[in-house]
Amino acid sequence: MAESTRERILDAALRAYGTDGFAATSLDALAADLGIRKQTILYYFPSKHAVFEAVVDRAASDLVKVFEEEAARGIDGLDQVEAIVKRVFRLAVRQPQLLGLIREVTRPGSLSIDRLSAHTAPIFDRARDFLQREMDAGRMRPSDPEMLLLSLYSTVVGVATELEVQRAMGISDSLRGAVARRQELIRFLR
Amino acid sequence: MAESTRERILDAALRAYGTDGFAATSLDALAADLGIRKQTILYYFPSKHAVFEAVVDRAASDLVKVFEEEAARGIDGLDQVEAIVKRVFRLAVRQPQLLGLIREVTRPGSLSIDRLSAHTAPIFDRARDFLQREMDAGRMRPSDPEMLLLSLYSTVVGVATELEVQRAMGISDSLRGAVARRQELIRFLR
DNA sequence: ACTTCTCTCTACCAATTGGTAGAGGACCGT
DNA sequence: ACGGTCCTCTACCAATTGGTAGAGAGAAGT
Repeated sequence: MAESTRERILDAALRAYGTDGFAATSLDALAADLGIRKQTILYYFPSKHAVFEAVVDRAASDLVKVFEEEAARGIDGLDQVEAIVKRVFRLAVRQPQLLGLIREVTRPGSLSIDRLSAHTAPIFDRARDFLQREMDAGRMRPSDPEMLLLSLYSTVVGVATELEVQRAMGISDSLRGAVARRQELIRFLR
Repeated sequence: MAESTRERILDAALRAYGTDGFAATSLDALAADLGIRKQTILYYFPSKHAVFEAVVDRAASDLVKVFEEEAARGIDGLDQVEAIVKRVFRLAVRQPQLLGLIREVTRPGSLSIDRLSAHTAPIFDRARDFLQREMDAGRMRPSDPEMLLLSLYSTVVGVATELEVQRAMGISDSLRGAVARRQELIRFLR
C-alpha cells in the first residue's frame, strides 16, 4: 500500500476544505471522492470536526517545517527572510488549497483558529525576535516587527485569493503576478 | 415600519454569510435570527442561493457607489486614489462582514464570482485606465496598473482577515495596524 | 359586503446530514 | 484450527436541510 487510508483521507479533506470549505463538504462527498464509505472515515476520526482539526494540524506542521528547515541552514540577515518568503510562495502556488484552508480557519466564526495559532505561535515569536534584532543592528529598515509580519502574512495569503479574482477580471498571466508580488515584497524589506 | 422585511433579511444574511459562510448558514438559522419563519424568507427570495446573490448584488452596489461618489468629486491625481483608499478602508473596518462576503465569493469553488465581477468590472477598467494615464503623465511611479490594482485589492481584503489573526496571535491594538497598513499603502503609491 | 393583493404563518415533504451498531473478511500469532 | 486485532463494510437512525402547498390575517379598492 503506497499511502495509508488515513493519509489519503487527510489529502482529500485538505483539497475539499481548502476549496469548498468545511461546512460545504459532507462526509459522504469526501468518502465518495475516495471511493470508500463515510463509516471508514469515522473509523479513523471520531467526528467530522476531528477530520478538520487533523487537517489543520498537518497543514500547520508542514508550514512550520518550512521555517524550521530554513532557519536551520543558518543564513543570516535579509537573505534568510528572502529564502523563507520564496519557499512559502512556492508552497502557496503549488498548493493553493493549503492557503484556502488557512482562509477557512481564520474566518471570524471559526473554532479552530486557536489550534492553528498554537502551532504557529512559536514560529511567530521567533520571527518577531529575529526581525527586531535585524532592525536593531541596522540591517533592516526599522518598523514595528509585528505589523511587518502581519503584512507579510496577508501578502502571501492574498496571492492565493488573487488567483480567482484575476481569472474573473480577465487577467491572464497569473503566475507572473505572484512573482511580481514576491519581488515587490522583498524589495520593500530592503 | 422603519425597514422593510426584505432589507432586514439582506442585512442579516450579509452578517451571517460574511462571518460563518454561505453553506454554514441555514435558512432556519437566518430566520430565527430575525424572529420570523424561513417560509417568509422564501416568499421574498425563490431559493437560498437567490438570497446569497441578492446580498452579493447589494454589497457590490455599495462598493461601486463609493467609487462613483469619489470619482464624481473630480479630485485628480494621487489625491483621488488616496481618498478612495481611505473610504474603502473605513468601510472595511466598520463592516468587516462585507469583506468576509467578498472572501466567500472569491473562494475557488464559488459560483457567484462572475456575478460580483459583473458589477465591479466597469470600475476595474476605469481604475486601470486612470492609473495608466497618471503613470504616463509621470504623476505616479510607473508599473503594471493591473498588478497594482490587485495589490491594492489584496491589501484591503488582507486587513479584514488580519483582525482575526491578530486576535489569535495576541496582538492587541488592531485598529492601529489597519491605519498603519493604509499609510504604508499610500506611501508606496507615491 | 366582496374581492383582491400583500404578507406571514402552519403543516408537511423528500433528501441529506453526522453519527451509531454491529457484521464480516483478512491477516496475525498461537 | 482458533481467538484476536485491524479494517471496511451494510443497515439504520434522529435531526436538519431547502423547498412546496396552502391557510389565514390584514389592508385596500370597488
